[in-house]
Amino acid sequence: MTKVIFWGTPDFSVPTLEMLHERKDIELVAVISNPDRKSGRGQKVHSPPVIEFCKTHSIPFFQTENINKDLELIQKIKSLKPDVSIVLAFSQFLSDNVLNIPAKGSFNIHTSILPKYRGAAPIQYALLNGDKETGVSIQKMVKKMDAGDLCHYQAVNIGDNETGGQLYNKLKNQAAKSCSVFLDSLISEKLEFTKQDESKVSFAPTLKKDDGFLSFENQTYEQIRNRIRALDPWPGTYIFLNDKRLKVFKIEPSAMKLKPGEFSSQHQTLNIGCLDGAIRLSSVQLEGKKPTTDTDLLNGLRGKIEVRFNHG
RNA sequence: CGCGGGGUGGAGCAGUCUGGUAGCUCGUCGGGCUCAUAACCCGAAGGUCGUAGGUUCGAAUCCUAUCCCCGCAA
Repeated sequence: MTKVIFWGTPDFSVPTLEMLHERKDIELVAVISNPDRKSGRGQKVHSPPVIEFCKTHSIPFFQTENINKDLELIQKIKSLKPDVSIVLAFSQFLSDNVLNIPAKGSFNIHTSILPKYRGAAPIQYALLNGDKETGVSIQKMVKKMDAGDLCHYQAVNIGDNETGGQLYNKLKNQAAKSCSVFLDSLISEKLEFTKQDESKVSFAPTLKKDDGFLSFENQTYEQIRNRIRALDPWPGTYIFLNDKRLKVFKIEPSAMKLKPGEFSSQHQTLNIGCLDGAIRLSSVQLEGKKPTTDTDLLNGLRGKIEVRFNHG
């Protein structure tokens, strides 16, 4: 039996946790996650999805605001004498003295082909850049973020119209599969490590809400299309219309001739010029309303239309 | 008690403050036009105004309760 500690928080971590739970040669000695937090409409307190899974499957778990300062929990982990830590979307950095507790080391599952896209949003960055493939990497963690030696990777194809949400789900399941293959190698002592090529490092920093604010005058159709699908469903892309937030879900090429940044609502459609043509915002959602087509939206607005391409 | 918007013919909305039997832009169906053509003209069908109760001669509109949808935030 290999004693494993699993670190994770969101739903993304759950399939991998489930895989660990089901493997008979693995003993999940503890799962560690973030504390319960208020979230959602109504601000009710919710447990992280990983914790929900632990509760329904009677898996021992701990929640902490900051593992590096939680000396009590660190002692507890040490007493469990784990063989391996597996970290997937935990959202806290681990200091050396936490990383070094497990006898065989701490490993992180990262959703890009490292050294490309180190950081918090590798899935979205692959789409933002129009990449045709990405993947899952597993690295032996070091103090420097996502810079450890690689011991497993699996490429994953990216569809031309794939959204951030779709790729997220695909990689969520692939992470569990890859982790299982990785564990086979680890348990049979066949792991091989490769150093990352530091000359090829790139970063995928955490996305902010503002990253979803669309600009048109300095972007090509393809760049805008990639941004919309990359940030779908989170954080989502938007412009302002009548001083309200207008989410943009789908675009298509517009036959109208517009200068970059120029707006037109003729022919019952929303059209904006970009660097290499014009874009129709065909599927949108006004703040407080349901998603609709641009035509339906304009029908209801009764001609009162004012767009804003900058933050007020 | 986190903040806020909304539920009206198939769609998106107006009307609600200042009660008096329902309107706009589309869509659908029928007809017309045929160099106004990403169109135009004429006509038609289609609504228990989220639900329940109350006030009133009369409620989409006022009062009470309740269900549902959505944006922010986290």
